[in-house]
Formats: sequence, C-alpha cells, structure tokens
Amino acid sequence: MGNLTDAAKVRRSPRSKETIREENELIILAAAEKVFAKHGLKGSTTKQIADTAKLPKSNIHYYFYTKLNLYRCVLESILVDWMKAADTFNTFDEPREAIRYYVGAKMDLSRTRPFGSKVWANEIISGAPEMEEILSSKLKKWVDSCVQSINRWVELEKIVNVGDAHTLLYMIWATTQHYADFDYQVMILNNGKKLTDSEFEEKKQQVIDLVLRSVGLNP
Amino acid sequence: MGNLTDAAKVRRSPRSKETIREENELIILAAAEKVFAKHGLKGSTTKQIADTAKLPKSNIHYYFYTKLNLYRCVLESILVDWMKAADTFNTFDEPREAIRYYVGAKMDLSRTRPFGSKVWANEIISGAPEMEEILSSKLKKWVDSCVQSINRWVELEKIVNVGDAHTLLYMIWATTQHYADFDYQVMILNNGKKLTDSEFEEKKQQVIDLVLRSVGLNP
DNA sequence: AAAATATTTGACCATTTGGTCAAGTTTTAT
DNA sequence: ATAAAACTTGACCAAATGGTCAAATATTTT
Repeated sequence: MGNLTDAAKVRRSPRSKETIREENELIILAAAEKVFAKHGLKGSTTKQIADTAKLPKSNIHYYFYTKLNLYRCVLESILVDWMKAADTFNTFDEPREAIRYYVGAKMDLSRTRPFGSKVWANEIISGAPEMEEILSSKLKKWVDSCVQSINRWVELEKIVNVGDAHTLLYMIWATTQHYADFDYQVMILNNGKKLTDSEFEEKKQQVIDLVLRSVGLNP
Repeated sequence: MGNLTDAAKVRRSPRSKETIREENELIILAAAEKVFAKHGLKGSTTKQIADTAKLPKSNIHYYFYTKLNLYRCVLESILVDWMKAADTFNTFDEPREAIRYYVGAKMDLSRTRPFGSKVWANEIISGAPEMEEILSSKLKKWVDSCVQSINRWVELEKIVNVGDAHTLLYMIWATTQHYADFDYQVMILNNGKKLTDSEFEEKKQQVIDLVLRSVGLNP
C-alpha cells in the first residue's frame, strides 16, 4: 500500500496553484447541472450532487454555500452559451441565413448541452422564480430586437406575414429545445436508440427546412 | 355559534351517497396536478397538495395511499384528454384538415389544461421513470400510424417531403405545448400580461398557418 | 334503531434534508 | 522552514418529509 501513497502524490502534484478552486467549481457545476436537470431545484438534494461530483457534501457547501446559490450559478453558466447563439440572429441581413444559422446553433446546443436546456425548462415551467429578472430584462430586450428584424423582413416582403413575430420565435425555441428536453421520448420513438450524430444532423436539416418553409422561404 | 352548526348541516346534506369519494378524488387530483406541475414528483410534498386541496394531509393518503400512486393517477387522467385530441389525426384524409384540427386541439388543451401539460413535461424531462411503458406502447403505436399518414401524404404529393415524419410531429407537439409549459415566459414577453382569449385565438391561427406552410400547404 | 361501513383528523414516527462546525490536511507566501 | 491561507471531511443538528394509526364522526345498510 505504500506505493499507492506515492502514486497519489505524483498524480496530485501537477494540479497546481489556484486551479484547485476552478477545477472543483467546474466539477460541481457539471454535477449540479445533471442532477437539477433530472429533479429540478426542490427535487434535487445536495447529497445527490455531491455523489455525482464524487466529493463529500461539505465540499459542495464550501464552494457554493447554499443549494439555491449553486442553482443560480448553474442557470447563469447556461445563459452564457444561450446568449452566444442568440447574438448572431440579428447579424444576418438575409432571413434565410439568419434562420439557418440560429436554428442550427440552437439544435447544436440541444445536442451538446441537454442538461442545461432541461434545467432552464424546469425553471420556466415552475414559474421562473429565480430567473424573472433576467427574463424581463436581458431576454426581453433580445426578443424585441428579434421581433424588429422579423417585422422588417415582412415589410421588405422577404418572408410572408406571420402575424406576431413572437409566434415564429416560440416555434423555433420549442422545436429545437424539444430535442434536449424530451430526448428520452425522442429516443423511445426512435426504437429505443439514441440518435446517432449523423441522424441528428439529418433532423437538424429537416428542422431548418421546416422553419424556412413556414415563413414562405424555399430551402 | 349554534346557527353556524345548522348552516353547516344544511350545506352538507345535499352532498349525497357515494359522491363523497368521487368529489374528494377530483378535488385532490386537481390540487395534485397543480402542485406537481410546479415542483415535479420529488419536489412536491403531500402537505402542499393537502393545503391546496384544503384537506388534512391524512385525507390525501386515505384516498390515494401514496404520493407516487397519486402522481400516477394524475398522469393517467391527463392522458385521457391527450389521446382524445390525438385520435382525430388519422380520421382526416386531407392533410390540411388533419393539421388544422390537430394543431387547434393541442393548442386548446394547452390553454385549458396547462398544469397537465407541465406535469407530463416534467415527467419526460426527468426520464419518464413512471411513464416508460405507456410511451413505448400506446404512444409509440399512435405515432407509428401518424407517421404512415404523413408518409402517404408525401407519396400522394399532397405535402412536401419532410424527410422523417417524426420531425414534423415533434414540431407540432413542441410548439403547441410551449404555450402551456412556458406560459410564464410567454406572459413576460407579452409585456407581463397573460394572453387574453382573443389573443390566444390569434396565436392559434398563426401556429396553424406556420405548420401548414412548413409542409408546403397554402393556409 | 342499531350494526356495519366509510370518512375525517390530529398525534405520532423513522428517515431524509440543507446546512454548520471544528479538527485535520494541503498549498502558498514569507 | 514556518506561518498563514485555502481546502477537505466526518460528525452533528434542527426542520421537514412521507407515511401510519387509532379514535371520532358521518353515512349506509339491515
């Protein structure tokens, strides 16, 4: 057993300086995202998160103080990725390109970070008690500028008149996030097998085409 | 205080025979649907449900034994409404009518029974631990026949080729259920006001038109 | 009317929960 | 080298939880 201690020493030494905090925070955030995705804020326990992170429970509290604070940190960390995809929407002049890029990016996020999407879904479903501010400030502003873009495209007759631009946005959000939030259902209806990468790329293209046609654009 | 007892007697007497159980079960189911929608299975407490139902906690256990059993009963009761709307999809020959009717019915359900939709959403998000059987039997069968209908429409060139028919179905589900599951977000982005009945009818028509165009049909 | 059945309810309990704390260990700064 | 700061962790706690039970009340059956 003596050499085991030596091995541990060797393994631990390269882990240098202030990275300890960073590393552990990332481990805990990832574990928390997974657990919160499955059970929501109230349904998740700090012990579950600790076990998932393979750390003692006290450690979770040492880094994040309370469960609620950890939950907020998870939500915020998801928002960063969320906003990156969103920001591009208004940078394209042509609706075809804007929709293609944005829908594609949202589909990719659903694929790469399904737990994050689920945590957000849970939060909104339960009345967004922690995210009310962000929704009515940050998100509201982004949506307003999106709506303007869409309305301009309608005026320029680049897309058909969809009535309320929000309706189109909601369709895009709902459809793309469905592949993350309801991935289990998607799997069951795919004969119990998870979508392969190439299958997912197919669906992504199909979703893009559906959305394009829905506003009168020929894919 | 004597007449208060008399009043109670008078009020209670018309409540006849075996309706006691029926009445209470309905009250508890409604309360449970509301609470489960907000907090999920694990996050909800029997006390919350009891308070919402304005009954003592023991009463909930008397009628439904355990929290898990009550949860299952709620899910089943929602499924009934769900399936009613679903059954009609394959009764129409023309895709335009089938889509119009089905999307309309799903939107109406989102409006009239948002809590039910949320409970299902929560259940699927958390991996459908209680509904796995139903998903892979009942739902799978219905979806398969739906997919056939859609594929036939494609062959007859009544709608454009959407690739995998599932993609279209998911878009319909996701978009319509968005108005229930994310109603809080919809409200915030509607300047903090709930959608009025006439606003909702507008959105419903817009969703129908988007879906119709997405498969190449002119609304 | 009285026996049998169904409903109501408060008191109670073992378990689980989020969170604290202090004693130990490791890493960094001097 | 050694003091200071940061990290680790098991033991612990008050509050909340799902569920039980028996006694009281109401309803139905005979």
